Amino acid sequence: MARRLIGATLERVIPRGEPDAGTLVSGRIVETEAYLPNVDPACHGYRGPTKRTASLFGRPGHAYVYLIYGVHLCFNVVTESPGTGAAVLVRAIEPLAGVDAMQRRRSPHTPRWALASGPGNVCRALGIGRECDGANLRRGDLRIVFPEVVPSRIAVTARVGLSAAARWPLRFYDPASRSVSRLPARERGR
DNA sequence: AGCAAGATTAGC
DNA sequence: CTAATCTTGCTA
Repeated sequence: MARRLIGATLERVIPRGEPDAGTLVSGRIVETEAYLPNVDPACHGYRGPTKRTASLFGRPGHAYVYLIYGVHLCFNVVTESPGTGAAVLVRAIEPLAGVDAMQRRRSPHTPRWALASGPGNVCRALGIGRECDGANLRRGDLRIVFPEVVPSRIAVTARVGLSAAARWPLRFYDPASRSVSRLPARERGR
């Protein structure tokens, strides 16, 4: 699933009451990480459900949004059947629609390609908040649309920032996209 | 009850 | 390199 999400579009229609209400903000997913069921010590579901991970153990195709480091939000797509607890983290998207609205949620000086580079930035740029936790991603304000054409090449590396299962090759990205976070210097700027 | 670490990021 | 500061799990 993490692999299949590369090239898909993540889109949100900003709801009433928020800045830029009614605006479509969207981007092409260029970086994901898989968190596996049952066997993955880095997965939030590894030690069973908690209050925070309720939606992770809910229905596949729904959102799991949580706060990390007490500061940033991370957006995930639940991948397994209810009660299992596994997901894909969306780490970066390349802005498509609503660039001005994204710009306003970041800073006016953030370069376009960097608006949603990094998992915390994805949530900030699209205005994804904790109220999105558990949202159905097939219908509603927040959606994922799969592409007709899949990317020709997808790079696979270890996941970012882990101590447990640190070397498992579960991070996927489009090496042609500048919006990927933490690209090795070797691959940057092509 | 107290504490350390964590799927991060912007700013010294 | 550090602060910011929420949630969880481990130790006492």
